[in-house]
Amino acid sequence: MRKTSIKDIAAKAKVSIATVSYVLNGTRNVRPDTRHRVVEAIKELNYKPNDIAKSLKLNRTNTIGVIAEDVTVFNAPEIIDGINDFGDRHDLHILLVNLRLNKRIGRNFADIESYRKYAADAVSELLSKQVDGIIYIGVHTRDLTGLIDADGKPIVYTYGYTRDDISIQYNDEQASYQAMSHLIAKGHSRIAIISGLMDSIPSRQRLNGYYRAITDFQLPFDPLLIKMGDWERESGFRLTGELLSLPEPPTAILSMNDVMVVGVLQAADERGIKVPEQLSVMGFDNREFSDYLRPRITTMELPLHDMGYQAIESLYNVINGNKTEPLIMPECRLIERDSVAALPTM
Amino acid sequence: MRKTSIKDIAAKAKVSIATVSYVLNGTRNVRPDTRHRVVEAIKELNYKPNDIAKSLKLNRTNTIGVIAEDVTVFNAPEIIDGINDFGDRHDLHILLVNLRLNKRIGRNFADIESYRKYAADAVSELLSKQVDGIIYIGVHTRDLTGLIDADGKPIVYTYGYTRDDISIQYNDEQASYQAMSHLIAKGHSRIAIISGLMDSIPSRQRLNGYYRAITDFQLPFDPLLIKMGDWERESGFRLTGELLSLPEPPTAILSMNDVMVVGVLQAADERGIKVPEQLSVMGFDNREFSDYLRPRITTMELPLHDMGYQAIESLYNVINGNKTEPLIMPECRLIERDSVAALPTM
DNA sequence: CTGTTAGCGCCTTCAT
DNA sequence: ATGAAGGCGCTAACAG
Repeated sequence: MRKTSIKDIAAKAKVSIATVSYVLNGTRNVRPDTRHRVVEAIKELNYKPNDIAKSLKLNRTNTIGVIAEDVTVFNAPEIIDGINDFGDRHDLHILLVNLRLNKRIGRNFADIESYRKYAADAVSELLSKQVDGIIYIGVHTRDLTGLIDADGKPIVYTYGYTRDDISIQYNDEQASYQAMSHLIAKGHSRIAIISGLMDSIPSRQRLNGYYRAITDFQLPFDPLLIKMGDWERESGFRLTGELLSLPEPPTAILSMNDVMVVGVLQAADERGIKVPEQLSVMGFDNREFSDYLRPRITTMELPLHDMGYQAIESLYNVINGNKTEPLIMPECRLIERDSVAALPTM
Repeated sequence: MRKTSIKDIAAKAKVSIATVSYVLNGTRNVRPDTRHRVVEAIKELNYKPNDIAKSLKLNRTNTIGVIAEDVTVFNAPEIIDGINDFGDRHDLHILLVNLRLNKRIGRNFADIESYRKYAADAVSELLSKQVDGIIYIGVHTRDLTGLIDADGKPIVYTYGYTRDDISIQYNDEQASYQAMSHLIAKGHSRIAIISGLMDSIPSRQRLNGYYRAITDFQLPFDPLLIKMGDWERESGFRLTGELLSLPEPPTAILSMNDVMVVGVLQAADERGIKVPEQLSVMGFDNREFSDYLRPRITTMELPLHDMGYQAIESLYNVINGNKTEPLIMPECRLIERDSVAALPTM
């Protein structure tokens, strides 16, 4: 048997289908007793409105397409959680497309052509589904200009950006400045930094924060303390080796992610250098494992939830033509644990 | 201006809308030259079919509703990835609902009432959206009977089950049997096990695997070596303390998840007991951090991707009325790292 | 306050 | 091989 529709309700309640629609949406005043009859009929027949029909009519699906470059990457779930948070409050649904980039092309992000087709298919799929807007979640922050043609649909990027579209980022410079401030407050002045890949905006901005802190706090600047890593554990290991071999090694290392911290710890351990007693270490990301390593890692937590929340909030605003002031950029948060020690004042 | 529709194509190609539909779907033979005209028109107008209208007509959305109890829990992303894998191959789309249980109710899963409403809302939302079927991803495996009324829509559970519905699990007993076999092959015979919460099916089944291995390999059975944990790090720590205080302590510990291993390691470290030289340790889950701890943890990897894949595959089969033999239960895989040492043979 | 009706974009039966 | 037309379930003029 067919699913019960507005028509069945109308028949049962002895009203027109228009009236049913009115009580359903509250778009018109309806006499209490007729409303009652309708409500009863709805209950008895266990009626569920058909959003598909509604969407067709209204040309509006209340659905946001979310394209994740890879849901298994650590930033994705928490960003999606933020999207859901806002979505729940505003009756927005989420159509999720997972590009599965890690499994399909590995880390070869430089070659846009290798995944252009996946992205284009995703967009086309979402457009056919008539989503009201699109959110794109990158695996790491980079310029995505020209990857996607959203055909006029509102789109916002997070963990990525283009020249023309809205994108949500967090304040990288502030984050590394804050990390540095923490280290400096603990008495450190020879502070090394291990960066991520330098083609990445976050790496550069965090380096800016580092420079600014050095300047503001009038620390001696030593280029030997600046090391270019690649986000991977091995680079943390190798570069820490170099740092510790310096004639005058640093007393603290700021690593631009927690994964490289694993390498830092290992390098220190192999040289019999105790963390944090002889070497303080800070990371970025507040990955789950930061709390499991020994010592537990002091790190900067990323505002992933907020980024997701803001991404969909911005999208919602442009979809509805709301004029709103720009949202304030989310900031990282210092998570103090055990990998930073105060330097004895001399 | 209105979006271009099938009607515009028909006008431009000087055919009827029916013909356009035919070439779009290949449902009828169309003379090559008319087909050509249609295809050209589609290109020129950059036409994208409207799946909403199609769905309304066909009463089929090619969309699967996925209800995740919490996408930020470690099992969810990889399961979703498996769902996407199959979905991509069969043109199935994913409408994702995130119950956000961790943030909303914490770990209070025993009290179904506290989240029944969230689940009901999710289902109702998906039914209105006319999904063709539903997948429910739990946070941990338990009986969910009576939580959800899917109103006749096909539904399959993973990381959870009900009395009546399809559910996808992996082979827990086999997994712990295999883990035990590995330990035994390395020469261990006094092997302790730290379980998860005992209200959990996986805990019980893994214990079965433990017993079966003990029996099959004719190891002495010592109830003192069986400890009931609660999946959390602290219980791993505390119970390892108890185990190491035994008059005759175990030479190996099998922990039912990697998180408790963190506690195991810590307890051993505090007593100056070297892992794996003096104590071998194995975990479950192959969490990312298992590779970051020192020593790197040997563990059983969960077939999460396969579970997601099988979940949607089963769903797809019931939706399409395919008669198929039941899928074979996915199995865990041993990941050998550095936390297990061979016992010197005496 | 309530009913009638056109039409959203598409598929498909029926006719030619 | 192609076209005409009805209808999926719903909303919103418009009419009364």
